[in-house]
Amino acid sequence: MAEPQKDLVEGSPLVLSSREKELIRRIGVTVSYPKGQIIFSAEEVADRVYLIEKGWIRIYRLSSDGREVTVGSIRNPGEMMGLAETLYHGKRTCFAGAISNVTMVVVTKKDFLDLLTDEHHLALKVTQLLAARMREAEAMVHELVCWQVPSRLALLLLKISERCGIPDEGGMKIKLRLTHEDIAGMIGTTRQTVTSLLNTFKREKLVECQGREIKILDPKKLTSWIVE
Amino acid sequence: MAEPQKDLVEGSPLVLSSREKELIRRIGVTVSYPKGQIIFSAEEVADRVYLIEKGWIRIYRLSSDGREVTVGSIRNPGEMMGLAETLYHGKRTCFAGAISNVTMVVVTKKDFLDLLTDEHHLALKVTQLLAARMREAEAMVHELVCWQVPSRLALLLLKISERCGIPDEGGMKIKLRLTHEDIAGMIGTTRQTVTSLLNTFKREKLVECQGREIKILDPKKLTSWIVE
DNA sequence: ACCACATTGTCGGCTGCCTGACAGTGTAGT
DNA sequence: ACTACACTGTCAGGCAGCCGACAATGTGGT
Repeated sequence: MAEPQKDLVEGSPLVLSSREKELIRRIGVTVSYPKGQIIFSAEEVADRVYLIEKGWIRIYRLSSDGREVTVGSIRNPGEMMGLAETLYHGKRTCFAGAISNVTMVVVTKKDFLDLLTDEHHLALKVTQLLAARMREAEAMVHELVCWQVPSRLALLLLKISERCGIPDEGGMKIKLRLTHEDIAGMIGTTRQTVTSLLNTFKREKLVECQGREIKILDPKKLTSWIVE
Repeated sequence: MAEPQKDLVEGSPLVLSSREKELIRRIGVTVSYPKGQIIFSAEEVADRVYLIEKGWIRIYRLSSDGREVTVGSIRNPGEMMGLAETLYHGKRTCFAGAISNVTMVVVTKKDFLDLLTDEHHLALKVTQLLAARMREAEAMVHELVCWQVPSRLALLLLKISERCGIPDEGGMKIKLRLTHEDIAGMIGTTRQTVTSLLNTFKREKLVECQGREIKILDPKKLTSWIVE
């Protein structure tokens, strides 16, 4: 906690180079979906991968009582999605839903595998990408096991602001328009707990909410809420 | 629950072919470690990957209060280990400790990357391997969020018996000699809870313990303890 | 065979967070 | 502009599982 927060957000970006993206665009088809659209569902055959050009997508599972649990993170523009399921088992285990309007390149499994065979460099990059996500998933497991809810919420806010926040007077603005229920599903808690905790953060002037947009005012103090 | 338990244990095997293992042996060095040995530690430079020939290894993180949290699973003979950290960031985030005496092939990062470049097939296999583990990690997150402790323990026992149990009169014997504390660290609970829950399972004749070995007597009934 | 230490068994008290419930407020659609 | 519905705010009650403590038992090392 005292030491620099270097590894606070583990395994973050690792983006594709523009050349790599171009390779994918060349063999794929560009499509657009409106906000709210479900891109793929659990149990479907995983026969394609996606490169997100614009917008954000949430990867989640459905629990038996209908709760949506965000097991991966939110996928940002420039990231790929649907990799693990397509490369490994062939069937989706997650849902992917568009948080905003999105534009993405769709590539069939076959074409993608062919591309990987031709372009070693890209293949290595994809492997690294999975490795980065692997670390992130392991960190998530650790946090769920060892941390209390307030710490997990604080870290989530910091992560999101780092990855998709835009600077705004006095802080970083998060324009994803997530509901408290969405947030609860990302950190393994309930809607009510998120509501009251966010209000605590507001009272302490760590964050500010207007409508469904959250602005991080004091990331440093927010970090101090992270206790193991 | 009613449907066949096909996907109960997600993302499991996916082993290397003997030809693939041979490729790795050819560029690596075979070494042995005694039970209890730490193979690598967090913060170390991740400049090598391992192929386990014999024995079991546990991948875990250390929480600030000293608890060991098993974030990956246990790595079995035939599996590779240290991949994600070596391929991605370059620094270990986990510890790897030998649960039993182990024999493994050690390969330097450079040699391994060269091999991947020469052997496309192996590169793809490694990618698939990471993809499989990715799924497993996501399943773990889901379980931690949605399931109670008894369900998580039941699933763990089933998983372990499936992966490293050996058939024995009346059930599958697990020879890993895990302590209740070890088990607690794998499912995110405390030692005491594991103790009392295991005793409940014993009383119901689902499992049997002799010394530190656990025998799964009734996997079917154990499955029925898994409730969402 | 012995001893020191690690592991298991058990229990009572405590608490963080979930559950359910309901009122107030925002927001999208017609 | 109005309506229906989705989201936020708040609170009381309950409980799963954590924490600490201690005794009993097992186990590895010499």
